[in-house]
Amino acid sequence: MGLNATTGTVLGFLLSGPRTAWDIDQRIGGSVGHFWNVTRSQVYRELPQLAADGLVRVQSGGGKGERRTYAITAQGRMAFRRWLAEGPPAETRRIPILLITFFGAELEPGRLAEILDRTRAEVTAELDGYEGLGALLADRPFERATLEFGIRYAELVRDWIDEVARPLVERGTEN
Amino acid sequence: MGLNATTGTVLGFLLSGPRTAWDIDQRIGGSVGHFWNVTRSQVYRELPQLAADGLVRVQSGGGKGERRTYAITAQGRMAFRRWLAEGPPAETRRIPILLITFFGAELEPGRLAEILDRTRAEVTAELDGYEGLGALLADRPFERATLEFGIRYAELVRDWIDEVARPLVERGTEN
DNA sequence: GGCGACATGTAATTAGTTACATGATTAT
DNA sequence: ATAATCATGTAACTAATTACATGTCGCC
Repeated sequence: MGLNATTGTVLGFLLSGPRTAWDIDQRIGGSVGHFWNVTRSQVYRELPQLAADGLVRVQSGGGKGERRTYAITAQGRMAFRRWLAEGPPAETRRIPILLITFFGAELEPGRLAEILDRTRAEVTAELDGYEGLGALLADRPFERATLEFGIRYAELVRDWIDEVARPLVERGTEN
Repeated sequence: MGLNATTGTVLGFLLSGPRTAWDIDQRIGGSVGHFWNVTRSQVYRELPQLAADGLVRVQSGGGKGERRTYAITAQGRMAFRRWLAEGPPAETRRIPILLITFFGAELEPGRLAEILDRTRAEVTAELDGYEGLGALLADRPFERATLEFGIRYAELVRDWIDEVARPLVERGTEN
């Protein structure tokens, strides 16, 4: 009955009080979602499953088509802690821009330049989004630490594009 | 008939000549595998599918339980280029150590320290593995660029642990 | 001629995504 | 009251992982 990371995350968002699937999804999107992708469907689907396993219980709204609020159970709390203490699962990396770059020689330089520029724009937008967020997390040091990682990562991508990838393609584009 | 990134990658490794599934898997493991996780099973499974679609053909070993060599077709080459030019798919990030850190307040500090130290060890080992690899890729600038990213990323994780995450937990462990 | 490592392939299972079908609420 | 938005939930599908069943080859 070991949890996986996605299930563990959902459970973790019930620690601070009963919530609906929608609410959990929103909160994930604004926080861990930046580094642990979870879809809305997963949240909606895991919750009844967790209920069946007794880790969560429906606090209100059992009826058909009705808004359901879930609360974590004592057993759920234990399962969460057990999962967390296990340590991180093996990381599976999937960084699309590197895949494209890897095959860069097969692509017209102009197109690769466009793709890199687009990624750069996305990543600087992400950086802007993080702006000022650190202050809000002053009293949540662990969450703040993950934000710090996010900032450093976005900067890494930006700088790698500027210093490594883009210069590689400069020759062929000279626009 | 659009390819996905995993299929595109498999096809990309046939550009340089006919290969077996095993061979493709090995090559992926030593290169793009560092930033685009692909399992052996996927490679074995995609290949017959690609053959059915005419993007690849069995060059030798059609028989049951026999070693099959695949070659890319002209159509396959086109499909690959089309896929590559599309640009990167949406990125889905999954960084386990951040998930654990995010919930760090729920974990005994000593345990979190262990987990961070372990991750640090993994990432420095990764860094060691990259050592000297750059020289081998002198004539493959695009692959070299992805290696450079890998190095910077590993350094980022190491430094983030040293400068941000570990200090956060220092108080509680003082071992 | 048997043991271990290397290699091959498929099947079963689990996880994740996309598409769909409604419901409730709020502003006009 | 009605359109627009927000919210809910499920179903169908696709992708990815894990487990299994064999096979081949080199060597001792």
